[in-house]
Amino acid sequence: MTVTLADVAARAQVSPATVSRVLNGNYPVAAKTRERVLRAVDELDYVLNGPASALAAATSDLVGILVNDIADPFFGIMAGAVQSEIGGQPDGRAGGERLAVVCNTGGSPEREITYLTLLQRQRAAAVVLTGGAVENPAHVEAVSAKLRRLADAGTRVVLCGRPPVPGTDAVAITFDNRGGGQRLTEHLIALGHRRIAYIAGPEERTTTRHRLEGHRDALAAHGIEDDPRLTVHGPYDRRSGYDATLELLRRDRSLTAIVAANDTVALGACAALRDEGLRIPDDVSVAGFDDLPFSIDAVPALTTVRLPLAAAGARAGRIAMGREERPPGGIATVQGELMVRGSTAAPRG
Amino acid sequence: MTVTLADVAARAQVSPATVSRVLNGNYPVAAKTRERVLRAVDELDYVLNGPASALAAATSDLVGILVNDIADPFFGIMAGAVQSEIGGQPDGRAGGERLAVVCNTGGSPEREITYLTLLQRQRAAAVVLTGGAVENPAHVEAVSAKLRRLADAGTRVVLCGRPPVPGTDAVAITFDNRGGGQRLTEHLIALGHRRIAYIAGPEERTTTRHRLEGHRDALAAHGIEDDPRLTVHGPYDRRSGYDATLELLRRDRSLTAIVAANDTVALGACAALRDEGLRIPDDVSVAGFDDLPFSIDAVPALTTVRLPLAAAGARAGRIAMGREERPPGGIATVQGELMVRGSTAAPRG
DNA sequence: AGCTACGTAGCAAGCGCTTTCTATAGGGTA
DNA sequence: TACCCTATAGAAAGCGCTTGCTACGTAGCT
Repeated sequence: MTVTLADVAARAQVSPATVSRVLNGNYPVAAKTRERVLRAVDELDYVLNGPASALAAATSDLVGILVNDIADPFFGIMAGAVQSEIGGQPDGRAGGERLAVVCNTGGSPEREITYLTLLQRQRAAAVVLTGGAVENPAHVEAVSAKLRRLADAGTRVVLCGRPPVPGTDAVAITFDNRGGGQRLTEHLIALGHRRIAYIAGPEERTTTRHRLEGHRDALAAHGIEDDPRLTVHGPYDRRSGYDATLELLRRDRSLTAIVAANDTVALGACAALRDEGLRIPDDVSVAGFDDLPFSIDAVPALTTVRLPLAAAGARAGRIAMGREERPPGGIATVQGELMVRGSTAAPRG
Repeated sequence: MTVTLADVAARAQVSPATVSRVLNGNYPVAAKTRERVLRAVDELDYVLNGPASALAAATSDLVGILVNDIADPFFGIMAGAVQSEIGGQPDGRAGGERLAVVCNTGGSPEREITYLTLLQRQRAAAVVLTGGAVENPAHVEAVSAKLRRLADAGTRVVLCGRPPVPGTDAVAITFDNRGGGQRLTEHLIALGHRRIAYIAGPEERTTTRHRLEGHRDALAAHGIEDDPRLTVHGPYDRRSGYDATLELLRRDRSLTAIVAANDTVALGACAALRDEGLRIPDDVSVAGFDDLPFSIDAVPALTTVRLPLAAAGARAGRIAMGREERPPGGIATVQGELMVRGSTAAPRG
């Protein structure tokens, strides 16, 4: 029923081996023969059987990308960049299209492990893990073990925007969340703010912790007491920013600035402030993190830390394809750039 | 080196056939035996070889999702929804995890075909195509042929937010872009606007055309002349909205409203208007389409047409998994809901 | 002319799994 | 007790492809 290599071979009057070689483009085949084969392929509308190739050759052209939430541009941008780099041969030759398998973990450790197993089952050529990691020791160990097995099986593993995993030699491209957080808060301090609230991400995650630590570093460096009542944790979404802001305002109406875990949360914070009749930045300054595309369109435009998501994703993709060398020590830290815009200003005298 | 079914069989003192049956959970296996096998699997840390299974069973657990741009939440939301529905068995039993292969076409017809071929090669269990289609006849025919082949090979094909493809019986869940566009413009007309500019999407695409037709229908229905100088085409991005707005203003400073092809474009339009010193909605009203999450956070909040992206994606996913019946006629049209917000108001008397 | 060597093509052995068909052991029934 | 049926396990034949090795012809060389 379905056309197989053998059918093509018969039609082209060659052996299956030859057809395979024409299709894979390694091994010399005489021009005439190749042409005959290609014509047969065309006439029969033949499409290689991927699983069969993968089995025989013990390789696959699937690349896994783990993300927390595919609907979030933060991950979408990285995933898109990874994907744009995984085509083509490792050595730069054309052909060898690879397919990106995007896995939505929703931030769940269990699903992360499940997906890694599924990718292992598919004998994925490479796996890119994006987003922060959960800091639960049991989970860290589970991930570490999985990544080790994947690497053993020949799958290249790259971490993008994620700290290195101990016990593995997976390449890690990490964002300097701590430094970014620090610069952001320092910017606010320089403007004269002293009562700075912080809406953090979910607890037990590296990204959350690093950004928050940066914030606290800045406060400490300037001798500002870190009032625990001015920090609230929540998920990385708009709603969280909205609710947290209301809560913060309830706790201390005298705050003059709010730093949010990311831009999405910051947008929620802005909405809450407006609903409370507070002006930005006149009454309260707001800052985000990531510099997602929409951040510049907020009114006023959001002060934030720009993360080179596309560049990092592209690099991760290239490393995953063996098209770029692993950075020294297997870890590359990428800096964020402070983008000062209209949402932050000096507090009212 | 890598553990195989045979290794597990040896360790559990059973035949490979039995191990396979335990793992696949069809066919009766005595509880004791099953347990022994499962223990061996665990001890050896065995993971099934996906390609081998796929080859032997002539099925795969890959589901393809074609999107224009994975970094765009419009597609991210749909892809995420599809993905959330493809797990589990067709009949509802647990297990049978499926992997989502997300393919970024970038709106290019060639890449669309390339990806469909790649998915055909993988013998994907199902394919979901999202986003509008290019209206070039040659391409339509090429897609139609591909989809037919896929269907022949047993791949279920579902279109999500995309018109039916002639010559195939792929299920289509389409958005009523025309009706949405019409209601939007009617809303502006009802507010008293007469000089309404339109920033359309790229030409030759169904979505673009349908939305624009809705707009024109509304104008015509109210006897308003459709001034061709008030329509500009461009890609579905912010930049396009910005540039187009500047161009429209240059052509006719007296316009009182701008309808954008989608929310992202609308945001760009807003930015351009602000830069030109025009107030929204006092000087110019602005409306978008899609109601992406950020639209409500625009200032003023964006009037737009809400598309149930997540619901549509989920439904597409279920149909692709055979977990929901195909709608009558194989086509389901989903309505958009007009969301009137602050960015539109009556023109200045 | 005789030999080497290279350029091509074919043979055949798997890759690791699924599944049909067959075999065997109990248990139930007459 | 003899027989049949059911429940469960195994044997073995592929699934469609890749690739190491072998075979062959011809061109280049002495």
